[in-house]
Amino acid sequence: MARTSGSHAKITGPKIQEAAQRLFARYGYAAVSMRQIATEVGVQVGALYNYTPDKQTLLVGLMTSHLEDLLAAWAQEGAAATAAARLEQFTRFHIRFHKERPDAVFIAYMELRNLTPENFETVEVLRRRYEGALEEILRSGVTEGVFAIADTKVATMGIIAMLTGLNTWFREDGRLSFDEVEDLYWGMVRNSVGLAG
Amino acid sequence: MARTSGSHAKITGPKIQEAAQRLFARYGYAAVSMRQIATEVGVQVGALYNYTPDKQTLLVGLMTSHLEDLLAAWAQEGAAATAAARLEQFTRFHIRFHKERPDAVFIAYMELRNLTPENFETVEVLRRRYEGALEEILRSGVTEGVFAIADTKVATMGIIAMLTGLNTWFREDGRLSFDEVEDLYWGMVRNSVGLAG
DNA sequence: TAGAAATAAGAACAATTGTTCAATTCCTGA
DNA sequence: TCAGGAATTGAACAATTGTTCTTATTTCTA
Repeated sequence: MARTSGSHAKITGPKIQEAAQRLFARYGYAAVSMRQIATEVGVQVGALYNYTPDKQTLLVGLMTSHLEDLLAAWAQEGAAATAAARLEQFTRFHIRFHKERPDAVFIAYMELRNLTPENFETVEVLRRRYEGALEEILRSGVTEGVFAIADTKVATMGIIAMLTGLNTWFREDGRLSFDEVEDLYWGMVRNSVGLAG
Repeated sequence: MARTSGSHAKITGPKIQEAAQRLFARYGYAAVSMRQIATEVGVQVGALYNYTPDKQTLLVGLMTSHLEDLLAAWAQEGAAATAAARLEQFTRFHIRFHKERPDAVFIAYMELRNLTPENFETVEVLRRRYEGALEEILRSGVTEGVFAIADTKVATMGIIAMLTGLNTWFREDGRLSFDEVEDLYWGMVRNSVGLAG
């Protein structure tokens, strides 16, 4: 029977994912060798292959689990009553969730080109599902007559790009606190859908 | 004396840059070998080193020339009279310029981590200069009293991220024409700074 | 047209790549 | 306590990496 406690596997497995995530984000998937990952974990190269069939699977695993975490976390937020409230909820949720996982976010956006077509499609389905959540909010706001949006699909892409872009420049020791920036971004999103302050 | 015409160098040099740009954008800097570039150009590996001291210089050259082109092209646009007009001008300029150079844009954003610290700083100076152009517009609009912006630096980053994000999803054969999308993006930018339609 | 410079070819270098595999160590359930 | 499977090691594989260098070919200038 498989060992269920005291085994190093319970420790090594997650350690490999964490090391791969950190290294892929810092240097890029193609630039990181399996030996670098092994060294980071404190293990020899061969041992990695008890946990992943190959390097590509390691990458796609990081991406899908990130996106699944994202969808699960959003699903757990109870839907607010009005479209305006849901948009604020989505904005703040998105910013906070992404801020906590810069490496995973970076990989999920930057390493798409290193995926096989099938793996790419798997990841894209998850991403589109998340985008769909925002678009649904925008559409309901238009229906309610509170949002002035010419095209909800385009607005979805614009808003998500704006929000995710925060990760590229925000620094904890910068001029503004994260809470201040969060408020500023919500203000921009609110404006962009024509919502009165 | 150096040959000034009839030389293959006049052809090979640009060809190397084009091949590198195309391949780096598609597969990533680290994933592309000098031999792949040479093959694309129709030349042997060794010949590349008559045009670049190393692979890294090839990369940083693509980035800086892209950003210098961007700054030069923006400088050539005559400044419109009002802040609102200049913001529209910037928005449409940015979208069009970036749409024409997807590979260069992709590289300039994705391969920053593969730069040495000095090269990184060189590139960042250029990028900040471009961001400064937008921020100046936003500040003058606040001064004129026509923009409602809480923080011009944050708004600058938000707007640029939104606009640049267009490159990740727009397809020529999609639901909307480029001109339509351009108008939609200008509408979102106009809203986001609190400008009346 | 000769000489010089520019350009290219093609082999060579040591280092590193992802992956495999037999041997070994370790731990657990009985 | 011991058998057996899980986990790991460490060496090995062929392929590929960026770069250098010598040699050969082109092409311009004088």
